[in-house]
Amino acid sequence: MSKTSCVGRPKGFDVDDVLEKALVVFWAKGYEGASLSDLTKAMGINKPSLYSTFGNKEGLFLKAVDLYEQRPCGYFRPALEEATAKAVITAMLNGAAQSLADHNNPQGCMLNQSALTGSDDCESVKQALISRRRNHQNELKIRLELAQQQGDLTTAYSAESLAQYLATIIQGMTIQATNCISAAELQNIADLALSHFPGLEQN
Amino acid sequence: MSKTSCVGRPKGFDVDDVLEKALVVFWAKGYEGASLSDLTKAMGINKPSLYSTFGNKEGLFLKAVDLYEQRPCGYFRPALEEATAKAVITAMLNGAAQSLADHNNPQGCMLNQSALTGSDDCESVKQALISRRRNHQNELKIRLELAQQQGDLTTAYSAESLAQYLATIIQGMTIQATNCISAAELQNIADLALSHFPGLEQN
DNA sequence: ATTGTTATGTACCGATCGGTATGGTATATA
DNA sequence: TATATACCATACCGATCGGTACATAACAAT
Repeated sequence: MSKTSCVGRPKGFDVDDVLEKALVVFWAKGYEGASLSDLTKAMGINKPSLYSTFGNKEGLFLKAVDLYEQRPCGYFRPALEEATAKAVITAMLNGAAQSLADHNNPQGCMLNQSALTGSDDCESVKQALISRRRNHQNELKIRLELAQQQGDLTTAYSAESLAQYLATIIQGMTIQATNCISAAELQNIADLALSHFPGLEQN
Repeated sequence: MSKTSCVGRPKGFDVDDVLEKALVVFWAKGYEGASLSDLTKAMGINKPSLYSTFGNKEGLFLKAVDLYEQRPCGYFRPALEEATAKAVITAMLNGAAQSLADHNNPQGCMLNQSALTGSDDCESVKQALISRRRNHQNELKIRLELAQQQGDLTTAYSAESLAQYLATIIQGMTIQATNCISAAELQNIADLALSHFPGLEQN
């Protein structure tokens, strides 16, 4: 639809471009904390353009979350493709530490912090983020199950438990990251977690 | 309780009572997500009563946080007074798991989730919560330093690192708790963390 | 009973919220 | 050039936001 718009006046802005600007605002202020005027100012467009392109505030937010999962949070999927359970978990923890310490981005993790609470109006957004978190955790579980089948991860604990445990640590790191801690501290947490991760303790 | 109010018309409500009602609203919806009408409805009072008693919304919130730290989050301080590092950490993790799984309360932890993001207006509240989290972590650090001096905690890691690591895990649990997971799952995370906690692995 | 003081209920304030109607403007097709 | 189509800017919508003015009601002191 956007690419084949050969009839009528063409858009005066690049859709991907302004979406990235919106992402930064939502990331920093959360879903409800980001107002329409915050968004349009950062995106450099007016409200009617925003609504005709993205539907409404919630639609814009969900598209921004899609983009977030591809870009800044991009350590997740490559980590899943590492060869062994240990390499997967290492890549996850180091990726989270580095990503969260990058001061070119807003602090913390968009999936975890942009709609943890809120008014009744944002219930659907809250649920959408919960669902994304669960999906990530489930993908991790599946990868760890595979590792157990391939013999490079202990079966003393269920893959589900281990995935949930790793997700918990990373989510805890995202809260720590909102406290203005240093990159070194974040990496230290990741190192501690890795060196004591259940099933990988033997080093 | 209202011992000094001997002049003028007496209050038609109990201050501690309505504060507890406000606490629940803030806990569930966050600082900005909780509107004045949400609050007054739950508290059963009108806005002028609220303002004359608590100053403004921020003042009410901060008093609610004070109450939160005494009541639902009350596992923290008793845990600090356990005899050994292992007992302290065990009490922390179990206390968090039980407290977060209690469905009589809103989901999650008020200190972590009620102002993680927000509009520019709530910057001071955000900072206040960051400061409370850091204080808790610091109290824990001091307790672990003592344990190191008393010889019941390894000095292979700094007390600061270990305190930060434990805080991270508990904060991660608070996010997990907003995902409607079961009490058993929460306890399982706590058990895993405890059985693999740096310096306590030997048992 | 009068007076002073404090609390309450109602009605209101300006500002901002998310969202839209409208009218002018720029482009492709014909 | 004529026309249809889509975008842009402005101004506006009802609702709600946090916060307050004001008149009245309930008490203590006198």
